Amino acid sequence: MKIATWNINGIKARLETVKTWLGAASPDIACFQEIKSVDENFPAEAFEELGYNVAVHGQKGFNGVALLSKLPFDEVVRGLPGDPDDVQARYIEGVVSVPSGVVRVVNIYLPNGNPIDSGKFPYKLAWMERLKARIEELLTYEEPFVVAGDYNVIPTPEDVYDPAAWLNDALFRPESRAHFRALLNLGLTDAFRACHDEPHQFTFWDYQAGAWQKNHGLRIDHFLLSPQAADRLESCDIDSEPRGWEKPSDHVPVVLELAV
DNA sequence: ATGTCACCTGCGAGGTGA
Repeated sequence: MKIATWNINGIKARLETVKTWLGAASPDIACFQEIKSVDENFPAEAFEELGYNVAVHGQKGFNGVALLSKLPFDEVVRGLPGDPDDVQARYIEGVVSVPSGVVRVVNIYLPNGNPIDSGKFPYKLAWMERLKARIEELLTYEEPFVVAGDYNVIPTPEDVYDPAAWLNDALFRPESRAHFRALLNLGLTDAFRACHDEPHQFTFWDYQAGAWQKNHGLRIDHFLLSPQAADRLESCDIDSEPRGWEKPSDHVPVVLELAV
C-alpha cells in the first residue's frame, strides 16, 4: 500500500498540479495539508473521478486537511481531540480495511509557531502535547497507524541546509525538537530516517531568495509509524520533482510503502 | 536581500500567514 503526504499550499491554485502527480504516482491514500478551502469548495468530484474516496476538514482561507483513499473509509475523525476551543482545521484521521486487518492514517498540519515571541509558539507546543496524548491513546489499540503530514519541525541539524541560521525559528527551536522527540520516544519510527541516512534530504524550499535553486531546504514533512506499521515498512522516499514544475507548492510529496 | 506565493476583502491594493 502506497501512502503519500503533501502540503499542497492551496487546492484552488494547485488542482491541476495535484491531479497530474496523483495520476502518475497513484498512491492508495493521499494526505493533503493547507488546502485553504472550506469543505464545500474542495473539488472532491475531481478526485472521485480518479477513483478516490474523499474526506475533508477545511476552513476559510488557510489551514485545512484532506484525505483521499482508493479504499472506502471505515471511520473518519475530524479535529485533534483535547481542546474544544481550538477552531483551526489541522487534523483528520481515516481508517481503512486491508487484507491483514486495518490501517489508520492520521493527517496533520502542525502549527508553524512563528514568531516565537507571539502566542503562536505556545499554541504549537500545546498542539504537540495534544497530539502526543492522541497518539498514546491510539497506541493502546496495538494496530498499525501512520501519522503523516507537515510537522513544521526540523528534527535534527542534518535536516536543514544551515542549522545556525534557523536556531531562533519555531521550526528548529529546542522546544519544538524536544516535543518531536517525545513522539519518537513513545515508540514511533521516523519512516524516512529508517530508510535513509544521508543528510540534507529536504521536503520544503521557500519561494523566496532562490531557495530551490540553491537547495536551501528543510525536512519538515514526516511519516511517524506505530510499531505495528513500522514492522510493515517497505520504503519511504521524497519526490522532489514537483518542486521544479510550473506553479509549484513550496513542499513536495513524501511517499511511504507498507506491506499490508 | 526589502527577495515569493496564496487567499482574503471586494473591485483596488493592502493585510495575513507561511
